[in-house]
Amino acid sequence: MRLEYRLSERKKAILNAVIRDYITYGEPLGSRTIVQRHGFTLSPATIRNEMAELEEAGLLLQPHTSAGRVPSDKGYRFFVDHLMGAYVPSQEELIFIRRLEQTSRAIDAILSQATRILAEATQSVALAETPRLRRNHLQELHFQYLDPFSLVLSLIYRNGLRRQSVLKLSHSIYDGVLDLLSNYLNTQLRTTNSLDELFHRTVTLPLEQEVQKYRAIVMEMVSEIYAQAQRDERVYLTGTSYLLREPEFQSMEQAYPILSFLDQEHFVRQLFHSASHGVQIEGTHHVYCLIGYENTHEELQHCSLVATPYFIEDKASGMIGVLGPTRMDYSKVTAILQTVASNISLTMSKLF
Amino acid sequence: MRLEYRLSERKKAILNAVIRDYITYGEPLGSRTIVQRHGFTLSPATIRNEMAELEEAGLLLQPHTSAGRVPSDKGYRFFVDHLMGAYVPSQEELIFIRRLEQTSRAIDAILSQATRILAEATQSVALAETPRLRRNHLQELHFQYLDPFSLVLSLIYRNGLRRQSVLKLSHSIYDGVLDLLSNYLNTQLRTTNSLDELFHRTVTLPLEQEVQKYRAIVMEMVSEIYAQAQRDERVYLTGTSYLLREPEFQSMEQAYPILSFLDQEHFVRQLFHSASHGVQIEGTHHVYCLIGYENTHEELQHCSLVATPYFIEDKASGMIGVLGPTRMDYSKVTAILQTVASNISLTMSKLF
DNA sequence: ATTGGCACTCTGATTTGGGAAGTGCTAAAA
DNA sequence: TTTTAGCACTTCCCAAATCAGAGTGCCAAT
Repeated sequence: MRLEYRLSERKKAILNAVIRDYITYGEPLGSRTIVQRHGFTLSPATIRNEMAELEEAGLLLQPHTSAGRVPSDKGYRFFVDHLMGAYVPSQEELIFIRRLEQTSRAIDAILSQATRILAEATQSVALAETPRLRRNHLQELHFQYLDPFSLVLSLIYRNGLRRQSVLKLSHSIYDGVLDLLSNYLNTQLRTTNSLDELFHRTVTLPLEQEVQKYRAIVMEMVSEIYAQAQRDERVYLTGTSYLLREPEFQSMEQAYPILSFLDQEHFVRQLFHSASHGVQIEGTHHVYCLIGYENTHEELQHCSLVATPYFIEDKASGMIGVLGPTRMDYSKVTAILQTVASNISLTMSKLF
Repeated sequence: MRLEYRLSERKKAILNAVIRDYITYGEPLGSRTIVQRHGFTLSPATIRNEMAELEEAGLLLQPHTSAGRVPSDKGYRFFVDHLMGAYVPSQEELIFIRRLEQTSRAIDAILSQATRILAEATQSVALAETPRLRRNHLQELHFQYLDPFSLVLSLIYRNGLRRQSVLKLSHSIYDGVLDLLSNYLNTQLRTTNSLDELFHRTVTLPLEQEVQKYRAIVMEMVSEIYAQAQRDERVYLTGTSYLLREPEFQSMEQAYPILSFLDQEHFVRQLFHSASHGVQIEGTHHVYCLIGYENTHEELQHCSLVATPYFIEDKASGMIGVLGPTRMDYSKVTAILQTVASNISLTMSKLF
């Protein structure tokens, strides 16, 4: 996906100028404006020639014959890969983001607050997923007898994440059997990476001899654990209205498909999945970027996504990201996203 | 809020015709069209005279001098109170709604699924709040010792609702003390209705003699219980994109304020609160309706809300509703909402 | 290699001139 | 007294016409 072009320094400077101005003003850029605003010691005619070549290379576009130039998706890609520098968040922004640490101390509350902060700081749509309870590396299952029909279940993950909950069963279970089953499941875990695998293996493969007679109970336990995890995997999304302020989404034909897409949680999940196949932004710690046509979902052809995982005890646990028009301020968004994500990681790691 | 007018049967018939047609077609109605479509044995001129009077009464509006008539908010109100009959959902609709019962068995999953069904069935925005854990009538707190720093907490509500969770404390606590504090809190509950009251009382009033020395622990327990409840009170909202299909929200000036409003969870909460102060729709079991200007939030001046509580063991526990343009099909929405709500009540009551 | 000059293109805002739809009013009819 | 036909009038909406502005591409001169 990454683009390699041999561009003269001058072409780079011009491309850079066009993209920066377009991001700022949202209007096609003409040769004269470029010269004036960036103090090139060249005439507009020269710029025009250069821009014509940049267009031939597919980095710029002309909305129509007599309009100025606009960056193409490839142009943005080149910009993100080679031209944009690192943005340094202002003191105010840092203070604003840091409000996260002071607030609530539950994973859900942190993510909910984080998306809110992220959306406001970037004036874009912010999205986050809770830790992938079914996919993350699970280390241990721990059960504690409560009454014949209920257990206290503790899930202990490699990244230190722990979930405790009460597990209700329709079969009664005795303390001795519980130990047996607990041992069995934890043995299974040694060759299994995640709840997902444990669940599918239990459902599809025959059980070992020793627990054969408790088949129904094992099934119910695993299914119930899996269902609980699934329920607790949520998506947080906020800031859709910021999208509607952008000039490119003023008409409903443009805005509708996107809002409709975002209204469907499973699409948003897929989005996070595809994000990790995006191109990593240079100089960042796992910040990924998908620009316009790089999005597999057609509805998002005019959007870009910047996303990054947050870490619990240095293990990637879930993702958080920003969705905006392709004409977004990539540099700023990247920096703010990174800051927010590392704040999440920090705050969450403190929980354990 | 309810309107009492002395209207001749003929005026009612005309008003009825105008509103029904406007709901269906979304365009101002002229006298000629009314006569044709509804087979009145009157000339357009007569209809015109009648409509002029209905306009004087504030029930109809004219967008401009030579346009047809459109219902005013008062017109809709009169329609909802006196004219619209009960809608009987079709077999397909009932089957569609009934899918709710088959799916998951956790409160959150039920509400999430219910909003989805409701939004699709009404082609409008659907919203739901989880049971009001802080406000509902709390009957008993039950603690079970787990380890020095954690307890299993059971909240038992009057409506049969039970929440179990693990409560982590920073103070260690011993079994004996736990009994004492548990007794104390449950005694408090006898003169207290809700978690909300319990929390505020604990924070503001001095503690009784007996538990004075455990002040810090009591504080932490109550705060943590309260915080957990707060976190578990969620709002589900889906179907915003349907709103954007309505002709009245084609332009961003119209749509933006509403979407921006809905993006803020606390506003949606307020919305539910104001809903219960709306007018109850005749012939329904607690279905409330707010039309256009009756909404206290300015952003919703062109929207109507129909909302109803769902019941767990016959106790109202939270609300679910539909938001649409004032030009919504009130009769249909009311019927479907009612069906969905009673399905929720049924499904939830089965959980306990 | 760069630039000034110029003809050309396309957009977007504004104006103009009909229909079309629908009203209110008046006077006649029932 | 109520209803209706007739007619003048209002307003919107659409399409066509016009025009200024912005920007281009290309050519010939520097």
